[in-house]
Amino acid sequence: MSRVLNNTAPVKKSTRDRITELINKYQFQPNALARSLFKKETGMIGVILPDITNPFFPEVLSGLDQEARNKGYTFFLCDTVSTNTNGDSGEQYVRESEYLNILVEKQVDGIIMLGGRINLAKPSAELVNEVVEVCKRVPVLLINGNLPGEGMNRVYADEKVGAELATQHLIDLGHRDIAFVGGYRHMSNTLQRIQSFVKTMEKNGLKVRKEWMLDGGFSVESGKAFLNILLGLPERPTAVFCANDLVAIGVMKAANKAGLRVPHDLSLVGFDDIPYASNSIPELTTVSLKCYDVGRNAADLLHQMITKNKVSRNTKVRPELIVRESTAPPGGKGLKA
Amino acid sequence: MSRVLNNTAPVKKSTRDRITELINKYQFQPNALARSLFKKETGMIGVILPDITNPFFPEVLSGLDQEARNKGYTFFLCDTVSTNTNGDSGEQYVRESEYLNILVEKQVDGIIMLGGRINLAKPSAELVNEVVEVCKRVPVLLINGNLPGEGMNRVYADEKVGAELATQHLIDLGHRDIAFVGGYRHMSNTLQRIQSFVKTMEKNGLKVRKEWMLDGGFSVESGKAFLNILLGLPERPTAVFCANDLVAIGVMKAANKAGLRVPHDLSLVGFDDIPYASNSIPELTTVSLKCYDVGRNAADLLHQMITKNKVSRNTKVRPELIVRESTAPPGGKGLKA
DNA sequence: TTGTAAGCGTTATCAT
DNA sequence: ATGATAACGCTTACAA
Repeated sequence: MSRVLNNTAPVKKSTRDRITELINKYQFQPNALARSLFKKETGMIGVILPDITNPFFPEVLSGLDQEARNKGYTFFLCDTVSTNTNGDSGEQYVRESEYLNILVEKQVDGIIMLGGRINLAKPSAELVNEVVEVCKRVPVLLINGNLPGEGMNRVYADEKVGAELATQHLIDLGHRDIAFVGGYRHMSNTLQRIQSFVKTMEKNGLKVRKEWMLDGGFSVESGKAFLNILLGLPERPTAVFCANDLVAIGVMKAANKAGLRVPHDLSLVGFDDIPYASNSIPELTTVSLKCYDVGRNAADLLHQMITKNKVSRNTKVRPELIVRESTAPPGGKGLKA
Repeated sequence: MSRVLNNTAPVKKSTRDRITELINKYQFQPNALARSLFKKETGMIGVILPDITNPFFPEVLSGLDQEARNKGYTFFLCDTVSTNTNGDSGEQYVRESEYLNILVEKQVDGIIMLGGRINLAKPSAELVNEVVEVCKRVPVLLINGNLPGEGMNRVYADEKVGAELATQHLIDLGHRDIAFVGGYRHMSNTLQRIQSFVKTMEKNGLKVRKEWMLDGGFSVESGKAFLNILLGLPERPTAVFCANDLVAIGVMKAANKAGLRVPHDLSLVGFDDIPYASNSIPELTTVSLKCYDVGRNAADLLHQMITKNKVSRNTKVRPELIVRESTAPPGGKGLKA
């Protein structure tokens, strides 16, 4: 019967018909567990991510799914937080560890990791080692992150280019007093954005001011807080580069509340290009990390890793500046007192 | 060895130690496939939904996950569109069918469906029957939807109460000229909202105008289009009740572009209370469908269905009006010409 | 062309 | 307390 279902051997037409009839009669459905047990392949991929509620992730999931679906893969969604706690309780990492285990026990064909420990500037040896061990058993792909030790397969957006694009855009508009707010200094992606921001400023002969460099969150709420801090300063920027779009929204809301108009009084650029960015009023100028493309690439590469078992080069995707309505030349009263 | 791993029988301490040592030495990890094959339970739940990119769904997923995680379940994410096509190609339903099959083959312990066919006002017999068949093999739970034939287990937000809350809020504010825009007339949730809207209007002695009842989309883009249609009418409403938050955002953007101020010139209420709603400027008054609660309830109920195999009553959760900044008494120039 | 049996990695049962 | 074995449902190899 296996033979007629899978066309794996020649069968006489008469028996084939007899079998198919029985299949229909009993509504037979094969047991994928048993098949996988024998075949040692499950068609399942595990995706470990920090928070499905953050609109960034559904976007890359969508790309992943789009590309992997027709290759016959199904996804385990492994959300490591889901309780809407922001901040950095180590709890997130133990969840990652749990899921790592569960996924290999479930014999997934591959694992994709986003966020969490792979964005840490200095992950503990244990955190790293755990992943290294898993890598020996099943293909692991890191999206927009990395782990020390080189061996990792990854697909990522070029943070530095992205931050440069954003910064240069502001400078080209005529801004000289630019703040950078958001993110966490203990995370590598934030660090890269900051470094690239600083470098671009200096390349243009501009000074970065320490008091205008604020970190401590990726959320709307933190964005509000950042702007309020800025407002309390004796000297204020005319533009703000936000570590991500959520923070930019927060800044925009706080600015609005303070009677400032964007972009007339204050220019804003975000990062990520989540759907929010084009839905806000005014629409947010931002850097697209091409999440969807990243997702598709990741699915493709992981598939290669699974089938060909070879480490075809890491993929880097180039971000793109999306100019919308939140940036303009300085000229309003700005944030100046 | 199974015995020491699962504490399923008494073992002498000496041998237990010997075994544990070997386990560590060889980094042994049990094969969940084999276990599931024997035990006839996989700890896997399939979630079929239309589009993970729609912020509504991550919210309920989050609730699901939160509740089901500690019960040991893992989720298959089955996105039936993921190509950002809106509109109603039947393709979505064939994807649902595919996933339904895949999930039973993979021997999931339960299936949760959201959106898609279970929101159809008149689903085809085939669409219905397919689900009925699956129900015979594995517990199926419908979230915010239904299928004709009564037997279905479901958890849902009370659409009618929600729409009544929104409508009455507008009326209490003093609005008499209220439009309803968004959704699809061929979908049952839209129909319920419309019916409840009409009923509430009539209960208050208000007339609903046919030209102010616009449907044909749940997206931001469609929201813009709806407002533009309204603007072209000889007589215009002072308030708009939108079928969901995305549409409300679209209306808000189009209003803004047309020089109208919300809520001064036009009051707006949304539906769903997705994160967008509290991030827009002005923040959106809306009806919270309590997605997160719905998700948690669903996980709980499904777990009962799986273990106790009993059909504990369907759960209905009561929506809540969230008054924010997009509604005010009529008084500006309104949409009046 | 088709029937039979071994094996995939577990767990439960039955002896020892 | 532990070792051996059947069974879960499938696929493949080998015989017939």
